[in-house]
Formats: sequence, C-alpha cells, structure tokens
Amino acid sequence: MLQYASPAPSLCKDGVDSELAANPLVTKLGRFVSLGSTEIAAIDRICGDQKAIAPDQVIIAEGSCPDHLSLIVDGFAYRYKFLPGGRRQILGYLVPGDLCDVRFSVFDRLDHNIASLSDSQVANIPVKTLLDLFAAHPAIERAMWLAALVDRTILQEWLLNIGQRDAYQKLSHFFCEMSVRLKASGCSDSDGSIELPLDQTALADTTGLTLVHINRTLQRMRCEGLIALRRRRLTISDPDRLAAIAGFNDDYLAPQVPPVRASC
Amino acid sequence: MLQYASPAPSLCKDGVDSELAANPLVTKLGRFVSLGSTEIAAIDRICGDQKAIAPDQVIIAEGSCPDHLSLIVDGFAYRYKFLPGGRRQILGYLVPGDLCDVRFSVFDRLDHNIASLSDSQVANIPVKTLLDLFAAHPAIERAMWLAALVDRTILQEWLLNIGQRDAYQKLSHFFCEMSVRLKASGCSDSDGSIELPLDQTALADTTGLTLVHINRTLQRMRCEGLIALRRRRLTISDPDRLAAIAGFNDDYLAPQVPPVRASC
DNA sequence: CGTAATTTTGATCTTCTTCAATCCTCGTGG
DNA sequence: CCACGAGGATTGAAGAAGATCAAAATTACG
Repeated sequence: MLQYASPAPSLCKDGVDSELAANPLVTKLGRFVSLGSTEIAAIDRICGDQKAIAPDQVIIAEGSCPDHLSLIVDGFAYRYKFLPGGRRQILGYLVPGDLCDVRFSVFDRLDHNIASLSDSQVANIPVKTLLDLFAAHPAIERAMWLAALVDRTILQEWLLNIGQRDAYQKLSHFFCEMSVRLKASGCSDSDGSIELPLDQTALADTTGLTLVHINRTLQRMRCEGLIALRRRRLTISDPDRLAAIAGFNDDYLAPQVPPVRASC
Repeated sequence: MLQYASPAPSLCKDGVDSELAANPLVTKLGRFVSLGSTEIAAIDRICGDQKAIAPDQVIIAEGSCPDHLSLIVDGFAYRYKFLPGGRRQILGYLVPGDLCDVRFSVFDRLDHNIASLSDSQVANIPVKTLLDLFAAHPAIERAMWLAALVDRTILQEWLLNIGQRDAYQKLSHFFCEMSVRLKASGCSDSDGSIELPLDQTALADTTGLTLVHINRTLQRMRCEGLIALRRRRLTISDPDRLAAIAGFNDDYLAPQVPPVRASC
C-alpha cells in the first residue's frame, strides 16, 4: 500500500516525498540497502503494534527483559544510566527510525534505561517477529546490523567528544550530530531548524558537563551567532563555522557500504 | 587459569596441541556458547595465518580496508583516533582473544587506527574464511556477535566513566576493567598482577586526562595502598576498595545470555 | 656510558564545578 | 483574567579539579 519510489541507497537527502507518512524504519534501512516493495511491506507489517507515549516515560527499564524491541516511529527518546552517586550519563538519543537496542535479541536484560523525551509513537516488535523477518528478508537483517554498527560508531564518536574536547566544542559537536541525524530521518523544518526537546540538564548529562556551565556555554554560542535555541527548537545559524569549531565530519553517520560483501 | 610461558607461544600450528596452548579465541567464545571439539578445531584452523608484531606498530590504519580481520592471539593492542588538534583518544584495548573490529566485514573502511602496544602475535583471518566459518557453525557466529555486543557495552561503560567520574575514579575503574578482562583471557600472573604495557601518556589519552594529572593521581593511588604499578606491571593491592572507589561492577563484562533465544 | 624516553616535580593558570539565589515562562485553578 | 506555583533558565561569587608550561630526575636501553 505504501508506495515508495524504490529508494536506491540514497544519502540523507531530506524532503524526499515525505508527503506520504513513510515508515521511518524504511527510510533508515533504505540508506543501507535497497529495499523492494515486498520488503517495505514486510517492514510496515511488523510495525503494526504501536503505542503513544507521553514525555518522560520510561520505555524500557534497566534490568528488564521484554520480549520485544521498541522502534521509535515518531518523537524522541534517549538511553541513560544512573550512577550510585546520583549522576546520570546520557548514552544516546533515539530519533524516528531508531530501534531501541539490538542487544535485546541476545542478552537477557538491558543494562541501561530508555525513556521518552517528547510525545512519541513507539512500535513494539516481538523478537520472534523480527527474527522471522530476518529469515525471510536477509537484506533487512543486513541493513539492521549495519544500523547497529552505525550506532556503535556514534557511541565511539561520543567518547571522543567527551574525552577530548572542551565545553564549547562538545556542545557544538553534539548539535551538529543531532542536526544531521534528524534531517536524515526527515524531522527538520523547512528552515533547517530541528526540534530538540532537551532541557539544559539533559545537555549537561549528555556532555558530562554541569548545568551551569552548559548555560554559560550556550550563551556564548548564541552571542557568537552560531545557534539559536529556544522553546526546544534549535536553529544552527552558521553551520559551517559550527562544524569547524566542533571538528565535525558527518562521515561516521553515513558510512559507505561496499555492496560486494553483502553476505551477512 | 591458562598461562603463556614464552613471549611467542606456538599456537594453532599442527594438530598437536599441548594442553596449555589453548587458542584464546576459543576461550573467549567458550564463555558465550559451549563449543564442541569440531568447532574448536575449526576455530584453530582459521587462526593459521599468524604474524609476530613488534610494539608500537600500526596493525590497521584509519581509512584502510583490509580483506581480513585481525585477531590478537597474544599481546596487547589498542584502538585510537587522532583529532586535528593533535589530541588522541584511545577507544579501547584489545587483549588476547579479541578481534580487531567486526565492522570490517561490512563497512568499507575503518574510522580509527589499531596498533600494538607490546610484542604481539596476530592472526589474520580473511573475511571470506570467517563467513564460511559462520555458515558452517552458527554457534560460532552467535558467539562472535555476542562478543561484539560486549565490546559495545564496554564502550558504553567508558563513556560513563569519562563523562561522570573524577580522575581518581576514572583510573580506578579502568584498572578494574583491565584486570578482569586480562584475567578472563588468562593473562594474569599467579599473584593476580597483570601486565599493562601502557605509559602514562596512554593512560591520559584513555581517560581524557592530562599526563601530569595522571601521574599525580597514580601517586595518590599508590599512597593509599590501592595499587602498585611499575615496569608496566599492575598489581591491585586492595581490589575491593578499588572497586568501591570506582563504582565498578563486572556484570557488563560477562553478560548473561539466555540459551533459549539462540537463533542469531 | 650516553642518550632518549618516561616519570616526577613545581608553579601558575583556567576551565569547570559548586552553592545559592533570582528570574522567567507557562500552565493551572480561583 | 489574574495570581500562584513549579520547573527551567540565568546570574553571581568562590572554590577545586584539572590543565599548562617548563624543568629536573629516573629509567630504559643500545
């Protein structure tokens, strides 16, 4: 039913026929492999069991072991972990098309929490359904693994970011990344601004900095004409300069996959 | 556990294994799935192409795309990345039994470097050979994916460590982790000490701290009777206290895998 | 031995933290 | 429609953890 102009492995171009509420998972996986209409239909089918989630709801709690994976269809979620001292590290963000964590399918419980940030739409996909899908469509399985590997690369880039850059660069890099990812998942406005439903505490726990320091760094960034951030909406005024400051390179978000080795 | 007497143990040569010369990959994968003798033999077989590597040699360079994966059979290697400013972030360490990076098999080039730290023995496994092995022994494929997922969990734990803990805790946590990992791969001495061939610069680039600050933190740790570290050998004098300081919990290094879902 | 690499030390500086108060913003109920 | 309250943002002042710079002391090693 959903007709999709057979997406050749197109790179993150936004504005591609997103009139028809395309399944964000299709969009995402379509960046890794080319999906036929059969596959697209199959993906649509497994996303049937959807649920609306209010902001700040725990989707999956640490230590739990659900028998399904959660797909963010719409909205914004994040992965995080608390330390005994009460400190929180945010481990990553989930945007439309992102699957909560593939590790579910193999480990017995998750070692961190996943919660919503905004009003979201989440599809619950039973593990078995997913495995059946993989069995029937190896291309989908491959794309899914590739997506998981990109997730890992993002994590690695975060480590670099938190470990080596100063506050100004950290924030810049984070904004660059989120901007690219949200645009790729079709969630950017016509003016290029994105909805970033994070308070400054979240930014602090993302970057390993303090709320107060985040606040001051943001002010500086605004002063310097780099960004505008208000009412949970981020506009990058000077993308090139921001990327230069951050040392940002979006290669890691859209890795090249040689078609030859398709044999996963 | 197992011990390697000489710097260059002869592994996987002919079929005649001495009792001691266990393939570290077998040891590692054996923690995830139970391997039969057929599988063990098959793993041994793919490790045939071994090579000795001197310290501080680049094993795989950023951007390169070798057609094989590198397995650390003996020794110590690390993954790292340089930033334009000249800063280096160490992204992880490879101990015997660790495979350089599974992403090879799917992405066209690596986004970071891998280099040796000590005299090492590295087995080169052609991607195709590995895929054939997977096809013939699904249990091995499953174990390999599980190992990759543990790698990801370690990365996540590093993010937490660098993002949220102070210098004292960071180092403590790192030492705890390495101690557990090296013991698991059979590389600890009878007295529980481990060989950690890192200079203080490496510790700095691991934790995102400064060489000078690492030095002072180490001194404090020695003072407090937590560790002894000299001549590249780490002895944890008070493991419990060290773990308490670090907030270390080794669960993430040995995740529980429910046997039921074995279907990867 | 002599040289280079590594560790250690000292002094100073700055980024970031901590604590605490104030100010918005916005939704709610009267 | 406005007062109220709460969460979030902002500001100020002071302190501390860690950075930087530069040199000296050890150690490793050919």
